[in-house]
Amino acid sequence: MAGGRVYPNTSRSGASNLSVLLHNRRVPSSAEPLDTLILSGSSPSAFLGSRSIMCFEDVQRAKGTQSPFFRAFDHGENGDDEDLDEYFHQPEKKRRLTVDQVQFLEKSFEVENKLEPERKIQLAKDLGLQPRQVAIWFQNRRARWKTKQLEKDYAALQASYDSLKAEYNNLLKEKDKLKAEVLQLTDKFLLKEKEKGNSDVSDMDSLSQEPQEKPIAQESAYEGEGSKVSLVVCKQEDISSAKSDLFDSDSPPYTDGVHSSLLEACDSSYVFEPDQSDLSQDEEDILGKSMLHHPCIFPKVEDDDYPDSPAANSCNFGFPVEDHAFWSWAY
DNA sequence: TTGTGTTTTATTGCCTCC
DNA sequence: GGAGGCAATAAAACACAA
Repeated sequence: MAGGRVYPNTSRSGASNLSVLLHNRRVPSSAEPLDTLILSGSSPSAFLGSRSIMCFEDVQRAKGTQSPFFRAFDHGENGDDEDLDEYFHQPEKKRRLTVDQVQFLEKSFEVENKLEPERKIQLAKDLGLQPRQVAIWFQNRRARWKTKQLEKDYAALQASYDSLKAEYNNLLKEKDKLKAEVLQLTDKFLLKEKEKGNSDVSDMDSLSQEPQEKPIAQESAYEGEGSKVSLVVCKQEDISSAKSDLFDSDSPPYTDGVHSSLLEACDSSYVFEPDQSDLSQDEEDILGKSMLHHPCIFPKVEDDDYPDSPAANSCNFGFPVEDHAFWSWAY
């Protein structure tokens, strides 16, 4: 026995044996309200109608008053004193509490799920149970409550997860939509550039010797089908002006929800978080570092000779770096 | 009636607190 | 070190389908 704890039920008193006896003498449960049972001082007739155990005093009183139950038991039904002895010497059995007792305990549990010694004694007295039984009931009840609580918490977490997942999926869809749109615009831009290039060939020949004006973009070349579009690197101030040109016009080109995201992304106070789930660990590392140093959504590229440097690629909205051509086009 | 799954009551061993 | 709480578990009681 752990900690030298004494378990009353393991060495029963005579009163407990009587309890067993009464429990085993089963009769249909009484439907009397619990208040009647308790307020009447746990009258013998009340608990005799149950499967519950009884206080020793109750039993004594019951015997003394020769209640119908004891009269039957002593002289009738099962016959003689041998039967009585048999009952007294039966091994301990579990007894279920009556509905009323359980209801009372439940109400008490609702008030306070912990049991102070005084309350335990009082409850035991009221219900005609042993204090330990009351303690055990509360212990088991707490365990059940905990299990239920865990189930509730789990359900809440599940719901929360489902909702987040749905939101995530929506964001993914929106991302794809935006990506497709960027690609479309890029194609448009490249076509335009190509047409422009063809018509300018003759002009270029004639002007080839003249110094060019400061280019909008250092490099903007279309190398034909299937080839990679070279990165267009813009200086930040150029892009900023492009932004204002593009979005500050009287009639904004994009007013729908999709493009408003772009507008939001252009707000310097808005830090766009790319979908890192699509990135490899290396990419994440690079991204993480660059985002740390360049929280701005635009790459702070000072050296145009290193377009593929982490800094140059850091703020690509999670899109391929080619997509930056869009900004050049927009400008 | 019986087999089986679930619920309830009770025990055990360990742990914490005073 | 004793009292009490908790987790794990046993076992009786109960519910219910076949």
